Amino acid sequence: MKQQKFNNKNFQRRSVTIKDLSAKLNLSITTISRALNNYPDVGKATRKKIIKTAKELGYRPNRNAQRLVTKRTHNIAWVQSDNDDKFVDPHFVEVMAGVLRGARVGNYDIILSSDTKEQQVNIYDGYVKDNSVDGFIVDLPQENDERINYLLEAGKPFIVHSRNKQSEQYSWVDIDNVGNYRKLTRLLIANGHKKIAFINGDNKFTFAQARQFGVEQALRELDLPMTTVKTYNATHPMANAGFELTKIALNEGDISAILYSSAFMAVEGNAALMQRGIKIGQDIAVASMDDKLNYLDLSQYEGLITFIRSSLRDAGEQLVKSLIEQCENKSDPIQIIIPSKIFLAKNIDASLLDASLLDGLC
Amino acid sequence: MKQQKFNNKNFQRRSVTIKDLSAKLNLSITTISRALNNYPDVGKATRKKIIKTAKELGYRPNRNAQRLVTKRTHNIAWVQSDNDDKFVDPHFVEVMAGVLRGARVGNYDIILSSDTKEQQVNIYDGYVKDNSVDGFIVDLPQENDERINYLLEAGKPFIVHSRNKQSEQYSWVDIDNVGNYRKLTRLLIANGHKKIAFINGDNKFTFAQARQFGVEQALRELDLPMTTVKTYNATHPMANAGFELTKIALNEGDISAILYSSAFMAVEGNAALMQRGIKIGQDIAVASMDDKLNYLDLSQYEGLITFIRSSLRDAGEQLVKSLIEQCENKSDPIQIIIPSKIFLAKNIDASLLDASLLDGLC
DNA sequence: AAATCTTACCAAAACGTTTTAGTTACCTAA
DNA sequence: TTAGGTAACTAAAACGTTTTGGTAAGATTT
Repeated sequence: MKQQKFNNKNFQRRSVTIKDLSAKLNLSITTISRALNNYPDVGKATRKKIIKTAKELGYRPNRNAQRLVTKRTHNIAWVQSDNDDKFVDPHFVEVMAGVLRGARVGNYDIILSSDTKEQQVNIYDGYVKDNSVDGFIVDLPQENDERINYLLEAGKPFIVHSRNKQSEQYSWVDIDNVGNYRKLTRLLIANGHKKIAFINGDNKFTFAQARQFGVEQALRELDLPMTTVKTYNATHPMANAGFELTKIALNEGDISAILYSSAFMAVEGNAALMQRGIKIGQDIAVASMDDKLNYLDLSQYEGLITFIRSSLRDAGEQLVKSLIEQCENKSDPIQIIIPSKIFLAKNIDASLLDASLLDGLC
Repeated sequence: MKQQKFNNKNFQRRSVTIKDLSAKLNLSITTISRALNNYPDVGKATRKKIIKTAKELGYRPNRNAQRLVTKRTHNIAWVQSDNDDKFVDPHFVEVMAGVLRGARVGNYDIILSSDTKEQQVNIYDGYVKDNSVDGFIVDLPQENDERINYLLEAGKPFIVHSRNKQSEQYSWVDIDNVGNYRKLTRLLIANGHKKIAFINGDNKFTFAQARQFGVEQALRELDLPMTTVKTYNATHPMANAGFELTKIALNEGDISAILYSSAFMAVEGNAALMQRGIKIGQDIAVASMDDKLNYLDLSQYEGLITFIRSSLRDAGEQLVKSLIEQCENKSDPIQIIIPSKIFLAKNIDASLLDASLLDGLC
């Protein structure tokens, strides 16, 4: 064999192929392939020898050749919206961290891309038609979500983080938004609050709708008027929504408690409260859902805000795991609720707490 | 043509192939391919007809077949560390947003994955050997970075966000860390500060080393003792480093200014300052580099902290653009400095400011 | 001894493209 | 009229796998 001389700049080393192995071992390509893919019709010693030299030569099957013939890519697409700032939402990164871990474990790759307003479904359609991926992860669904509609119609495996009304038709991983906000509402009411502001997310997203529903359910159960809780929805391009909406809420009524939809909004809201000299845990009760997020320092709110937490990383990991399961075994839709845990604010008098409310739900 | 009935669950629609076009148009596969790839030896009318029916049938060339024969994947890999919390660093997401936009424009896909401590280079080697990608993006290099060493050795195109001592050998996109921290240091000193604390990042990363060097360079230029600035390095597993290091700095000396390495650390540090009743812009001067980051609300520091900002999204976009250029044209290494802009704190007396310092650098 | 089974291997087709090396028909120049 | 050129097309090979449908030889059963 002739030694080849490379100048570092432009050389591309030719990969070792199955033919190289075949030549070196004097075995057919078939046998090599079947040995490496654990077929039973390969002699024990032969298989051993093949695996050994494959490792020695650094053989890695060409994924594109494999994909071409097997029609399986071991790729999962995640298309993220580039329209607004959803993308740089720290919740997204937490989920993504879980997704990548799940993908590594399951030996899949994640193809991450961003869309534009003009071409959303086009990107999905492209991936389907050009055989780039086996399945999709869809985040932050809306009611009548065109991505979901497309994927159902196309018959491609996909899984949704969160869910909408069509949820029985597809796989999803979600939290119990309804239950958690029902619970937080009942908790605040059990503590004697009669006027509550609910600073919610953008109502176009189903998670915000579900939370709203949970709040209303609590009121219905307690036979309280819907006006007990007034909801303020962030509309998406609104920066610093927690701050702005808290200001509005404070102007509009004599509330004694605020329910937030995220820790970020709660922290932003605190700035509005401080401007009025209102102190959380002293002058007002605050509750929210949110995972513990890196780089959002909540130490100063420790024990002052009631939180229901749920691991976004776990959600991410479950998303891929279930999607892979679905891709490989063509299983029925898999639907998972990630458990949540409540962390009570210490400033809430325990005697006011209806403990029975806390059972079974979180 | 027979209508096919699908039950929504398990069907996978067969993709339209070039053969289908060939059959429908009574033209050879070759002609179809050459028409769609803009070869000149196709009749004008023929090409038009081909493009039309390709669109009608929704034909998308099978990427895996293309990749197999062309040996080009149009894929770029970004391997992110899953060891610590680098991953959920909001700076990362900003860069990623830019990367995805650049990839979309350049018609490339980003394969995002995470590694473990045990297998770093293995993942890169895998992608190289199994023909998954055309090139790599490497983030947060260290001195003598094994990923960089591997990729140089393997002769695969890659680009580094930030750079190390081998920087003339490869492509990178970076900011002028040395210049910016030299400038901030001179600015503080021009304002009469004689004892400065520098709360820097983890010194294993070259960006932190460069910033340290910039600070020292300023001191050398001004013939000041190195002890004028005392540096405190975050070591990575240290949570809330800005807070902890600020506390230590305050204990150790009578500083009148603090230089931070990120806005996050500055915000964390403010908690330590507040505990002592020290007010930024009144009792102490504070300066830092950082992009404006979503979900980090700096409104309360408006005008109180001097910032040098540089767009991380632009950096991300440049990373892919340059990498694609390199992949497609086998060009020499491309090296780009993203410009920075200074935002002076108003509490710094303009008369103390040596304006000549600001020229040319930012 | 013949028939059957089992073990260990393999040739060739297939996946869907791109690319090489043509061919054919028509046009132009001498 | 013929040689050369050009425009428009194409057959076949190649990329590197997996999979189908074998075969040959030895072991086992009848």
